[in-house]
Order: sequence, then structure tokens, then C-alpha cells
Amino acid sequence: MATEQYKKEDHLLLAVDCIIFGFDGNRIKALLVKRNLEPGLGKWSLMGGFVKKTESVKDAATRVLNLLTGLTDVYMEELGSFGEVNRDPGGRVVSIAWYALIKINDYSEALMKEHQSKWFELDHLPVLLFDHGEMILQAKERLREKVSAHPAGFTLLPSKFTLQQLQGLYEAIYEKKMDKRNFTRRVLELGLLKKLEEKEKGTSRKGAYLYVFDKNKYDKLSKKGFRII
Amino acid sequence: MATEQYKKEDHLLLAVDCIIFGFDGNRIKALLVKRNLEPGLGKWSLMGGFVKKTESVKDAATRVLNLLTGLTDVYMEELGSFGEVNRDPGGRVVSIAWYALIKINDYSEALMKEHQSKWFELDHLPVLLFDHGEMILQAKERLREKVSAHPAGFTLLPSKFTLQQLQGLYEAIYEKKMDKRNFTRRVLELGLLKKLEEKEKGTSRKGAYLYVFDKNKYDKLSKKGFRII
DNA sequence: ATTAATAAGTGTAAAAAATACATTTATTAA
DNA sequence: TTAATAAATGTATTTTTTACACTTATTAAT
Repeated sequence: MATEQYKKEDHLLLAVDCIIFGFDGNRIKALLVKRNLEPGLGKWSLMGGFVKKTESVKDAATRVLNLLTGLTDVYMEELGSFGEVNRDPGGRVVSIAWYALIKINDYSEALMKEHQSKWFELDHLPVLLFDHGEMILQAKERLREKVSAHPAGFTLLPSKFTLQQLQGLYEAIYEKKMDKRNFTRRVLELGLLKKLEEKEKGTSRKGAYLYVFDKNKYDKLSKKGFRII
Repeated sequence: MATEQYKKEDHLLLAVDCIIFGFDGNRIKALLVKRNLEPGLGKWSLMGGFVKKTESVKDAATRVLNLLTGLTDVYMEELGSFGEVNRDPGGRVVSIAWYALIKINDYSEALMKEHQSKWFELDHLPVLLFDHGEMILQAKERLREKVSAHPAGFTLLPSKFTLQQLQGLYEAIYEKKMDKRNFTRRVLELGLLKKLEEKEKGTSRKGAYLYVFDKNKYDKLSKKGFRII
């Protein structure tokens, strides 16, 4: 099947690793699993897997994410390759890291038991397998860049959310407090949100209006580019 | 050598492809070569090669770039992976694309003859091998994002350059005319440039002062981040 | 020596965007 | 009816960005 000239070239293992981010209303968290094979059996690690010959790299990442979370249609982007020769003591494995943004409640307690997985705050990460710590650091940085100009962050929130939840998310990602009036004005002026009649009554007597993200308006806006933060 | 569990996994070919950008004083160009193996023998393509077991992915990209240009210490960054199953009819090859920024005069006529290579303007690209056209498009977009906040673009210019050459570079990357006064003010206010006594006399009787990029000042600035354009 | 030609170099006013900041409002539990 | 609590809202100030045109230095031609 392969061209003659290709046969003499080195073949190696290609893996994907998924940095899965969630938002608990207060902090950004990453979902980690206890590794179930050697080397590094039992260590906390990112969810990963090998790319098969019959699937694209993206499909492999999607498959690995689905295997852990059961989720499909998840926001996911490539972070980049990690290709040091000795990064994996088990063999020559190049890994392509992907980051995914999921709604934290979509990942149930049951799944956490089943996979020996756990959400960790980004500044309380355990010792991690191989170069997975570096992957998470880079993904965190990439997430910041991403949400500054793209509405990716919305996928970390429930589909209906209050303005204060949205602000809380940006504050968590940028690790700094923002001014409520300025934030509200800016985000509403973008015209990406649709205000609902409905109110969220969990956190106050008055209740805060719920909003949804309006993908239509985003698609129009995104052509000429814009800045969220 | 490899762990037992890894052995049953699919092994595949991993390649690197280099998008090499240059600036001729007027337009951004990409350096392409005539492919010297099947499949696609004789087609215009990016310079590429397979990642060996004994080298990191980054080292492979560096090696491939050096093989074509003879250059070392070149500004190079990973663009991302291209991993569709059938992207290369010769076999299952995942490619990691890198973009490099070089001074166009560092690449001699002699090398162009030797490698059957040629500089192409980005809007006059020939038909390209596999997904290399898409790689170049993505790299062009990435270059824009990059130079808006990082001084990477300077590596496309000679080490001494005039303000109008620098402006010309940004105009080429963004494909739009900019105001000379505003551009000059902004770029000088950043404090990244050192003005020399020397003048460039090629393009005017008066002559334009030459500047050099001051890496020291950049390193200080880069911690808190800044915006060039 | 004077003039003509050419690109280099420079400043200011207006508009837009970002920031700093505090009070009123709606609701419910006591 | 009152107290408590978070939600909602506007304005003045500062900073940044944009728009815009004339003077200067130099040399080649006369």
C-alpha cells in the first residue's frame, strides 16, 4: 500500500492528549485521570490515546474525549505537538495535545468513579505524567488568547447564564477582578447575547436575568473580527 | 525497548513541512521546491521530511529547513498538525507544519538552482502537493496574528532597516496601506528600535535613517505584553 | 551656483475607546 | 413593614486611535 520510498522511513507512535477544561462557577478546572498502563501506571495524567492508522488525528482526539466523557459535539482545538525524543519512557511517542471546553455538569459523578478521574484547580495540580504539566500550562495560556477574541468561553457555561456568571468566567480565566458595569456594557454592546424573560433565582432575592449566546450574530460579526476582552 | 503495551499500537509516519516566508521589500513570498519523490514527483511543494526516531519534532523541522537553506538560528514556530487519513496517497503520513521567517537575501540564487526552488507571491501560488496550499493559507493567517503582538516580523528584514521598510513589511502582511506618521509614532513609542547614525541612500536623495531591533528592550517589555499593530 | 526633483521627516486636533467610580431597584424572609 | 441582598444602571475623565499636509535634506541636472 505505502509507496516504496516511504517504507524505509522510521515509523513511530502518535498519540493525542486532551486538556479538558471546566468551570465550576468560581475557578477553571482540568479533568485528569489515573493512568491505567505502564509506564506511569497510577499517575495522574491527561486523557490520551494512540492515533490509529484508519482515523484522522482530529478523529482520534474526538474519540479519546468521548471515551472519557461520553460527550460529542464538544468545543475542541489543537494546542500543538509535544515531540521530545524521550518524553515517554515507554517508547518513541509524539503527542498532539488538544484542549476541550465542556460544561462541568455534563460530566457526572458516576463517570468520575468509573474512570478514576477528578477535576483539579489549575493552581493545585498533582504531579503529572511525562510532559502533561507543561501541556496544561500551555493550554491555559492558549485559552486566554482564545477567549479574548472568540466566543469559545461560552461553551464552559450552561446554555442559559447570567451576566455575573459570564463575568465570573472571564475573571477566572484572566485571574483578575473586573468592573461589573464596564464588563456588562462591553459584552452587551457586542450584541452576542440574547436576554431571556427568565430569571436565575439561586443567588439573590432579586434574581438575575438569564442570557443565551446568539450564534447567528456571532457568525456575522466574526467575519470582521472583534475583541471580547 | 518499547513497553509491551505499546507494541500492538499502530505505528505511522510523521513528517514535518516548512512554510518559509520571505519579504522582498514589497510582498510576502513563500519558498517552494519541486518535489523529488513519488507520489507527486515534480509538483511544487513545501520543503518537508520525515521525523526520525532519534530526533525531536522540532529538530526535524530545523534539519529540514537547514537542508534547504543552509541556515541555522532561524525564527520558526509550529503551525499545527495535518492529520487527515488520506492526505498523502503514498501512505499514512501525519505532517506537522512549521512556519519560518527568513531574510530573503540569505537564500541565494545558487541554492535556488541546486534545489529547484522558487519564491512565490502568496496570491500567485502554483498548484501544490497534497494539503500544502491549506498549510500556507493557515500560516499566512498565523503570521498576521503573530506579528500583531510579537516582534517576529523583524526577522524578515535585514538587520538594519528603515522605518519605511518596516512599514512596508506590515503593509504587506496586513495587505493594507497605513499612515506613515501614525505608524512611525507607534513603533518608536514601543521603544524596540535603536536609531543608527547611518543612512540608507538607495531610495531617496535625502536618505532614510537605519534602525536596529533592540532585543534587550523587547525582553523587558514582553513580560507584560504589548501590541505592535 | 541655482534649480528641480524626490522621498524623509514631523505635529496637532478630533473621535473613539477604556477606565474609574456609587446609587437605586427588585425581591423575599423575618 | 422592614431588613437584607445581589442586580441593575450612567457619567465624567483619561487614554488611545485616527485623520490629515507641509517642511526638510539631498543630489542630479542645468
